Amino acid sequence: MTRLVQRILPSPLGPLRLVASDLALVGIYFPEHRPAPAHAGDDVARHPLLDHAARELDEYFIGRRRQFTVALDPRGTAFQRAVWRALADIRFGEQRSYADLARAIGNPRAVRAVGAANGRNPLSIVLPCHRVVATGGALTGYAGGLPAKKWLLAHEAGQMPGLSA
Amino acid sequence: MTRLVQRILPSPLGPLRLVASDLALVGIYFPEHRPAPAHAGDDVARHPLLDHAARELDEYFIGRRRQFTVALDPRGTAFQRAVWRALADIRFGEQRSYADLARAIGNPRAVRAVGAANGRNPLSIVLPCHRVVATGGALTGYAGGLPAKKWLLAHEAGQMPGLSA
DNA sequence: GCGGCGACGTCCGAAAACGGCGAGACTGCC
DNA sequence: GGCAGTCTCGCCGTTTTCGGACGTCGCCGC
Repeated sequence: MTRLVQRILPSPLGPLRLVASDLALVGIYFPEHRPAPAHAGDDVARHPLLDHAARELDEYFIGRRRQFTVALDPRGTAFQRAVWRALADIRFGEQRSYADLARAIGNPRAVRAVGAANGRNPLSIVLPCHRVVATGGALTGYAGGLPAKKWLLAHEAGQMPGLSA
Repeated sequence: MTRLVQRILPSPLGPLRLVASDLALVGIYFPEHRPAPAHAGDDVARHPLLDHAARELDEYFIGRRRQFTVALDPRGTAFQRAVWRALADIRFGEQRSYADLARAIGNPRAVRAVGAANGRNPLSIVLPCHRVVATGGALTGYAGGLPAKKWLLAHEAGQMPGLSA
C-alpha cells in the first residue's frame, strides 16, 4: 500500500480532511464523520493531488463548479464501488432515491444495502451521496450530519443556504 | 432439481444411506453423520444407480474392489468440488496430508479450508476423504467418527480391522 | 376520504466466528 | 544442550450473525 497524505481544507461546512495516495484522492471527511473514516495520512503542505482537489472544492463552494475532474480511488468492496460509481451519474442539482440507485446497479431489492454503502462513501461531496434521499423525498441520514446534507442540497438548488436546521 | 431417491445399505460400519439423482450418486452418509447430511430422498427398492453403488460398496468392504466406477455428482461450491476432485487422485491404501491436498489444488495456504471442505464431502468412502490425515500422520476428524476412519485405513492396509478404538 | 406518523417486514451486504491445519516459539524434562 | 509435547497464531473458504441513510401498510386525526 502506498503511503497516504492528507490536508485540512476550511469550508463552509467546517474543516474537511482530504486524503490522497500517490495516484488519486481516496477520502474527504467531515469533522465529525460517521462512521469513523477508513483512511488517515501524514499531513503535508504541497501536494499536486491535494492542491487540485482543494481548488475544485473551493470553486464548488463558491458556486463556480458543478463537476469534478480530480482522480478518484474510492476503496471498498465490489458492491460498494458499484454503488459509488452510480453516484457519479447523478448530476449537480438532481436527486435520486435509494430505490432508484438500487435499480441503477441492477439489484433492485438491495435498497437497504445501497443505503449502507452510501453511508460508507469515502469521498463526500465529490461522489454526491447527498443527492440521494428517501423515496418520499425525506433526508434520512448523512455522514456529515443532516444539516450538512440540507445545506448542500440548498446550495445546489441555487439558494443561499444557512446552516440553521 | 430432479427428485432424489435413497436406500439404506448394511455395512461393516453400520447402515449407510445412499442417495442418488436420476443421473448420479450424490450422497453416502453414515448413521451419525457430522455435520448433518445435505441431501435426502424417497426410499425405493430397485434403482439402477443405487444397485450399482451398493454392489461396488459391498465388493469394497469384502476386499474385492479398490476403485469405483459409479457416476458421481458431488454438489458443493467451486472450491469444494476442486478439493473433492483431488480426493479422487488418492489411490487405495495411500495417504495424503491436508497440506498436500492444498498444494494439489494450487492453493497451498488454504490448508484449513481444505480441511473444512473435506468435512463436507458428501460421498464418503467413494471419494476417499478418509485417506487424508494430518501432516504428522494423526487422524484428526471424520464425518463418520474417528473409529470408522481408523477402520477404513486398516482395511486398506490389508489388516483385519476391528471396530474397537 | 386524505395526509401524516409510527411500527413492522424483508432483504441485503458486511463483519465476525468457525473449523477434520501447520509452522514456529516455548517449555520442561532428561 | 536436545527433544518431544504444548501453545499460539496466521490462513482461508464457509456459515452465521447483525444491523440498517428503506418502503409499505395500517391507524389516527382531521
